[in-house]
Amino acid sequence: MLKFTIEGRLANGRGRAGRIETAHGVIETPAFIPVGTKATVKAVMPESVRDDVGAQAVLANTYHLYLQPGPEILRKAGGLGRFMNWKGPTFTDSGGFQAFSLQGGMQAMRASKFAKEAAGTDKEAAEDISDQPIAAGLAAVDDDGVTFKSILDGSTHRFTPEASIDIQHAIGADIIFTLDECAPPSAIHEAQKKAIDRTHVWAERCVTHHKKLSNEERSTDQSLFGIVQGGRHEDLRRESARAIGAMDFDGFGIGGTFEKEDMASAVGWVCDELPEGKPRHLLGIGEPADLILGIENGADTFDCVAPTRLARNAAAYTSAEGRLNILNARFVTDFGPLDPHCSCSTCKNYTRAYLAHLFRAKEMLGATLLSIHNLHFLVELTKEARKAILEGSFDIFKKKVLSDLKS
RNA sequence: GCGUCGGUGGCGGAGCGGUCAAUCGCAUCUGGCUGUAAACCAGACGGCCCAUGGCCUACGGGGGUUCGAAUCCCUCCCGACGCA
Repeated sequence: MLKFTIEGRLANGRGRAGRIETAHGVIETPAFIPVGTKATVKAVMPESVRDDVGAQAVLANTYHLYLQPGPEILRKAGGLGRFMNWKGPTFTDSGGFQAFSLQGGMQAMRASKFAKEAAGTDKEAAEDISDQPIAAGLAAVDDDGVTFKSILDGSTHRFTPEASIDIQHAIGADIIFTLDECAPPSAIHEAQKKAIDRTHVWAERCVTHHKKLSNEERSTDQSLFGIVQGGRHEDLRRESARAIGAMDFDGFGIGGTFEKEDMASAVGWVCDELPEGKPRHLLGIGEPADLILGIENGADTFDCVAPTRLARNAAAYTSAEGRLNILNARFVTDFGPLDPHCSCSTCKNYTRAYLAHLFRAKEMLGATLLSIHNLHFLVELTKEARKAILEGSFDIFKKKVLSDLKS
């Protein structure tokens, strides 16, 4: 079981700096945790994730590893960390998010965003849109769990809360999450209420099952985090945080998919309600500005696919020029570093022109170099935030970072 | 020199009398990606305009047939192959 110590706090009573001690090492928080869905941070060597990126932990996915290579392989390998040669702490997400995304949730989210923009300020039209049922895709949720279709071969699989915990024990990450139901951000109050009720029942079942397995295995190495849901509704967010906060968890996940403007407030409400002495992981967030807002509102750790996905798609974060698309024509002859203020190995050793060439030539090194940079960028940002919290200069830090990011 | 096949937008390559400013792929340009069905997806891609429409210039060059030609005919130029 992990140990969490708070080392510094923000004046707002929410944000903090701390340390999470796991069986496989320490995570100094706030911290950005790179995503390695299928036991690999895409395009980056684990050694590089540690040495070039400076990451303290990685997060993999239960659904994806369950389908391939299967939990027994992970167990036989000696667990996720051994399997992928990652020597530090590891996390696994429960598969709850896939119940959402494989239903077509992400598409529905985008579609509703579009429709809402089209509807403009017409509130009724917007409500109508958010009330539309999501077309069933590769997953379906019921009171007892989630039925998935494999994205690999179409075969049908079932995740109950217990099954998710079973698999996560086989995978063996230091920090594991409860199976939750993630509703789209546009979901109306009633739908979000249903989702949190279900999530709470499942959370309790996960706690029970996790304890049972831990006893059987006579191991307390794995820590279970309960996930808070509730969308953008303050009453539901607080209700969910109180319910989950009262259960016997080692830490908490803050779930949901957020509209840009909802995230910070939702995190704030949740962190007000959660017990203070346990770590909080903000699932799936975020981009540079979101990390700052998440930290300010009380989240300790973060994971997000954006830095690696963006990198593979030729986009790079920069400290003073916003997000760059390295495929833009102007970079072909730009022999400067990607980000002159960045200390990562990509920025120290390679030019924009070279990166542009790699992407144009479809050479995979391009994805690797940009992934290292983007991950380093976010990891470094959280490290600086930690330093600022400990030094009492977070407000100045925040102001500077947000204004630099905008330009 | 004779014969055959061919010359289409940056490239490859469809179309073979009207619905063609011309399918498609590549390249190019620009967007978008937040617990990874994503090394992906989307849009633009002859020029101009009083722009859910209109006008010009275009399918090797020139000429013709036709109400109408990238599509048919003649001729020239160029290419590949075959025979001399």
